[in-house]
Amino acid sequence: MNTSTQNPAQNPCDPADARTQNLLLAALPIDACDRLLPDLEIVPMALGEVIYESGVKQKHVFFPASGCIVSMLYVMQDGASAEIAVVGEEGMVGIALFMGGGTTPSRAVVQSAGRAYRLPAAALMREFERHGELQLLLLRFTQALITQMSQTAVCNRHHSVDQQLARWLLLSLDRLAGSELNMTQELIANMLGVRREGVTEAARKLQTLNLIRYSRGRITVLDRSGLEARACECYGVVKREYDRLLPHPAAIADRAPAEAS
Amino acid sequence: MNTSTQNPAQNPCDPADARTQNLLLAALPIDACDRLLPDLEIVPMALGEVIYESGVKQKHVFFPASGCIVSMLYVMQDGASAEIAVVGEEGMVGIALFMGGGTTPSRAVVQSAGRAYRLPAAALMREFERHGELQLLLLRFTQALITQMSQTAVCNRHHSVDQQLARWLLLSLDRLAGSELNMTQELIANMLGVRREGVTEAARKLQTLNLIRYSRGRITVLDRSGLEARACECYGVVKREYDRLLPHPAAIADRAPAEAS
DNA sequence: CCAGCTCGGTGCGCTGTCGAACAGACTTGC
DNA sequence: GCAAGTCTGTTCGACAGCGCACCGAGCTGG
Repeated sequence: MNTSTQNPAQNPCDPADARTQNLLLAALPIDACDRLLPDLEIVPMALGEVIYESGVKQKHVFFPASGCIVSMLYVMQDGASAEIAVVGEEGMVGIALFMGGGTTPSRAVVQSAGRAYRLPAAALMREFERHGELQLLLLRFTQALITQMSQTAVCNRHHSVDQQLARWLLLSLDRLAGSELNMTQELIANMLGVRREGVTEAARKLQTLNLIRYSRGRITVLDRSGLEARACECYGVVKREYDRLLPHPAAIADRAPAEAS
Repeated sequence: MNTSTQNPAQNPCDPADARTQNLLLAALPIDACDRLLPDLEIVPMALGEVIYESGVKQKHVFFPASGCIVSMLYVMQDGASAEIAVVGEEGMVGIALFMGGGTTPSRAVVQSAGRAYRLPAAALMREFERHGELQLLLLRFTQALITQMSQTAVCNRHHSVDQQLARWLLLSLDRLAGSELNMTQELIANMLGVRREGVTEAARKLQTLNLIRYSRGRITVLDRSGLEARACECYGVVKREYDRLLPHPAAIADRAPAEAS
């Protein structure tokens, strides 16, 4: 949890923090970011909150701040669900807006509470249609997202619950500060589209291997590389594509102090 | 401009036929299409041919002509594979080009032989960066593709081989003229990422229900709506999104005669 | 017309996941 | 401190899909 208040970048009330809290916004040239800032609004993202409903037109897009994760999942007629992708500080929720469809058949749910920078659809489109850096960034992000979806499909087909849990933990971990996740096995089961017992069993194995510690909705990752070794290749494929396609936190770290001064 | 013989759509040598053989090209405004035509080239697409290899930069993009289907699939380290999406006359193969990544971790393979309109990467980008109708069409197509991938992930998670086979046959059928598919069970098994025996078993069931007829690499669909009834909701979700997002063949049928005159 | 190959059909034991039921552990609110 | 609720751990039978082995049917080329 990011609860420090000394650091100005952590102030929860200033939209200008967007420059450091979301990697897409942070990677924008200063003028583009300035054009968006007046319309950016910080909103809290509560665990379980439904950001988009299937087939419903979106009035806003969301840039999750560090530590906030949004899950895109499809809910079937019988109520069963399956996660399609997750989005954290590296991306944006609401790509259907600029892709042209306006809606998707999937639902977006907050999977890890935090904050997000909310932008009205019209403001996003205005900037997108300048065909500048924002468009390039968003398209690259979309391609990364496509890779994640593809790999989810592959993983669902071929890999065991054990492997998928490891992959999922790692994907979540990459989007969080620290090594602790706040989520029940029930929730994870819903995301993976498997039974809760299956997650219990898989988590138990990881625990006996001393890779994680689990207790009532709180997971602590003890051995990250051990977890990577147990995950299927899917995690690596997605990770490498994200690294290749998206701006790195390091690049932002270089920039942020210069702007803050 | 359209130097048509009696039946322009059937002439295999005239790139101008692109206006009727691929729905994306057909939906372009005349000026945009004219700009692309000089660079368009008709190429044969042989069954099994690998159009893109994982991680390899693309020199061309392909607009499949009616009856040609290209499969995007991921091949795992152990050789097992899983299909991520299929593309036919309604789309284009090579979206990574304009999305900005240039490559994808997946492979593109011809799943149903035919022809395609091949366009050099540079020519596509030139037109894409005019930010006109081509860009809009390609982004909408990409969103449709995203839906297909998402639904593949869901289907892989929750549905039986029976249901997936039905979905897959319908998706293929939508991209072919007529009701006959040329593909062995082995091939289908590779696409779905299941055992050949699993496909045999599922196909046998469909055959005893008089929905399809199967014989040595040739499938005839006898009862399309019966097949739809046996498929999972995934097919319907994808179909509706494609109908919603992409230009309809009917719209092209309205246009083509006007241009031919 | 036969040899060789491809493609499809079938049986069998194994494993992973499911569905359901239930017990124990921890947390929270009163 | 206790009751109620939430979360995790475990068990058991059912079953879909897997891997393997094998056969037969149909095409194809010499």
